[in-house]
Amino acid sequence: MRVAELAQVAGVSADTVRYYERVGLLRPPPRTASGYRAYDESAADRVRFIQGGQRLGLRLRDIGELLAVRDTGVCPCEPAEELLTRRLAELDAELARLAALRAEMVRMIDALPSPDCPPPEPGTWCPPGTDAERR
Amino acid sequence: MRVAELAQVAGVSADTVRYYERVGLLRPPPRTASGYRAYDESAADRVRFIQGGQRLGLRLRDIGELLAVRDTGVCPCEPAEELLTRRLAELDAELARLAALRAEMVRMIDALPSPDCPPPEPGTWCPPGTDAERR
DNA sequence: CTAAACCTTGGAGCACACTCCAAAGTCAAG
DNA sequence: CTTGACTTTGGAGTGTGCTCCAAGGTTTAG
Repeated sequence: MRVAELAQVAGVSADTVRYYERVGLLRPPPRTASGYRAYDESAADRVRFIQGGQRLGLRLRDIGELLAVRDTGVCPCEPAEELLTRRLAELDAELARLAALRAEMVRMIDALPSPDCPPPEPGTWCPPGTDAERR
Repeated sequence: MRVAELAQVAGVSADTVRYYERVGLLRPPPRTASGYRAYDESAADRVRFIQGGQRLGLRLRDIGELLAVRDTGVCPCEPAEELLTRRLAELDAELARLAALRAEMVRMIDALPSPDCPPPEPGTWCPPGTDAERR
């Protein structure tokens, strides 16, 4: 498998594959006589592992750590569990933040009279949250 | 008001104030004889407007457009309403995405045996969503 | 008068995950 | 043998919103 083929089966670009190698997520594959990268199936698996981690919102750095553990022959379940638990907490915080924001936004949109709102009085205005009580 | 003072009352850094000027969110203020920026109260209001927009997740570019409208003396309510409505849709999409992700993550964490999980079999593994059915 | 604390500028750097480039080499089809 | 599609490399650029820097000028307190 050459780089474009790996990229294709894994659903990323060839540039991305090379990028992953640069940052240490993929180990340098063997090369053909002419210097082309020659991947085997495990590389595709590895890229899919990376994609899976990304879908969960893990950063490449974290995924790299999981891969490093896996490369020692040990199951990365334990660090993965910790990462995922931490990420879940982040996710919950983010969900709460967005939900609060959404509520505020709905209030603001409702409060927007649209016709004949007052000319720019300095100090108070449409966007700021502190303005929601205008109207 | 000099730059640090404006920064202080508005809750940002002096660098940030200068940055806003650079990117066109704050108009260049008058200068003292020695070249120091001299702000009046309206600048603080403007920075607060920016902060308000940011809290809602608007990008500086969007906030700049609102400010540009406001600078013409017209109320930016109408463009604001459009922006906010669009942003609300984004927010809803993001909320849905995160909620789905959260559910998947909980399933994955539950499925993690932690003790004695199998050694790295290539092809299937902890992180990928496609692995949730392992075990 | 001096020292500290401010101010000025243009430009670089950060985080993140790519994405694109030019210049050169390689490979397969026709 | 030529053409076109691939490959290689290091390095630069993208977007977002800052943040920090050096080298110099200004202001203020003691």
